[in-house]
Amino acid sequence: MIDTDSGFVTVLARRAQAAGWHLSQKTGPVPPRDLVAMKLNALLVDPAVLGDEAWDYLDRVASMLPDLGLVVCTSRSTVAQRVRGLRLGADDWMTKPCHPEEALARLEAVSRRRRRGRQEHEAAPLAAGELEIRPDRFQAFVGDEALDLTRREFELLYLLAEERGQVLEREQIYQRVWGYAMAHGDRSVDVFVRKLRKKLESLSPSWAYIHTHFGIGYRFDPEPAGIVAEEIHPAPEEAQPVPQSAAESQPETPSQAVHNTFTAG
Amino acid sequence: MIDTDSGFVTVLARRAQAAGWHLSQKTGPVPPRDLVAMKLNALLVDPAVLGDEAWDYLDRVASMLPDLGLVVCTSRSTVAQRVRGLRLGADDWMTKPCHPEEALARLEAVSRRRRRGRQEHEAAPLAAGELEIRPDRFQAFVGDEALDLTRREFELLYLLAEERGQVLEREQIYQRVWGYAMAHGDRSVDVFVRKLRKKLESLSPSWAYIHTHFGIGYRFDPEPAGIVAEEIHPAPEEAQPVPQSAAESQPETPSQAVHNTFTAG
DNA sequence: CCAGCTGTGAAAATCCTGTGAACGCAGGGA
DNA sequence: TCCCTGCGTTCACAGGATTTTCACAGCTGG
Repeated sequence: MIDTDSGFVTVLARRAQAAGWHLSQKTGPVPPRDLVAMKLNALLVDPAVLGDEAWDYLDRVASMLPDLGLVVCTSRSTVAQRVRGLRLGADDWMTKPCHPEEALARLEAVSRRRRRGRQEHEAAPLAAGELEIRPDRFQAFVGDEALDLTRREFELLYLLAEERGQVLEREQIYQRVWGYAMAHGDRSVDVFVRKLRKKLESLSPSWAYIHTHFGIGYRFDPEPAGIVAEEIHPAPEEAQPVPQSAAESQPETPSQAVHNTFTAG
Repeated sequence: MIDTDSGFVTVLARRAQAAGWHLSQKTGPVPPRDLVAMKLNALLVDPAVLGDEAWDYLDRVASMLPDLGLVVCTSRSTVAQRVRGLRLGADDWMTKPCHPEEALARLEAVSRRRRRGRQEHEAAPLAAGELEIRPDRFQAFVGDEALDLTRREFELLYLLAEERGQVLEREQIYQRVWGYAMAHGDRSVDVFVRKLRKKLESLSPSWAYIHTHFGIGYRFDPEPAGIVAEEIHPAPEEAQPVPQSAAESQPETPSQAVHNTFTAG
């Protein structure tokens, strides 16, 4: 909540606490970057506090945190202002004085909507190739061995697996896993895909799971990798002093060739 | 929209149409079952129309269609009523008289959220001739073989196919695919059309898809190519060591002749 | 027959992804 | 409190893939 109207703030805070909410009060604009870290459900803001940059601020918040419930609360406003705010990305616009109970109800409605698209499906284990993805453990298994995924890794894998067969754009992936808009030039998705591939490969080397779509993003689709990793004649110039065990070798298989399977099978 | 206030309804309908919305007007409660079939983005309802069962109706609609944006619009209401409605599942609550522009903005805000969690754009596959264009894969297929399009190629093809039958000017095409104005003398569109034609030809040789309109631009319209590819004397300099089976001939048909079909004046 | 357009092939420029490593931060333990 | 470890983020680089640009040849329309 970003507001300086102490009366309103106090009353609302009391009610919110009574309702079991966690409410954080600010008296000035909070950088969107910090809002991300706060993992809010909704934000109530009085643009009067923001000064000249109110519109700009609303715009930035709405575009950086598309999943945040954004409610504006002004003392007075014109239709044009309200329309502009709502078009900009605000989810609701209230006019003071407003009953705190209604404010809470509107905040609730706004966050409810936010949540709706998401939940419902959690807890559904997914099977893909040799892989079993279990949301109840935040882990993926091959047989009974865990991939030892971190939280982000798991969430990325789960998202991709949920949309199996579909090509997901980086922005979309980032938005849905990280929860806020991807900054231009961010490579996090790529890095995590690499980590996933590495772990997948170590436990399920004969399958290709994550496919790159150049200029777009990634697609999850388990495919027996034998097709590509077939017997290519060993590169002659490569001296291989220690022919390692069959299980761990294939140093010549160009990993790129495996990954860049653009042709959706 | 469920309302009987003809003035409000009329004005709103006009504005909605101007904004390109599809608006359906009802004057009485519509069974939630039917609402499902209508595949609405949002529902605007005046509980006065619903009579005694207003609350019950709102409750049923909200619980049966969790993804529907539900906006209530009353002539007068108490805080308690608004709170109750919002808690019940309504996404917004407006009070008449309200500016139609604001009503639209609120409806828009409500549906916007709904859409966020799901696919940003409609993943409607297009079919054209032997071709199937699938936005979910950013790819086009003939049978089960992919054309192996790059992103730009795909977007160009998709745009043309969306506007099937229409002649699109180069500037227009560039603007919509590249996202910014075309520099004078830029030939990118031509080059990409060539790439598309080449890939289309390789997988679907007996169809002509993209037609040139001299001095204007291009038109997408799948046509069996036999019409134009009539018996032109085989190019003499082309040695044809293996005269292929009768079924598959027309190998030397100058592709250019096929493309420049100025059918539309 | 001319001026202007379009098709073509290839070179040049740009962009994208895989990859390894460094950096910063937070939590746990000593 | 300080150090260690695990994790997520950022960086720079290399190798490719893709896009843009060019020059030229073949059409088009008047």
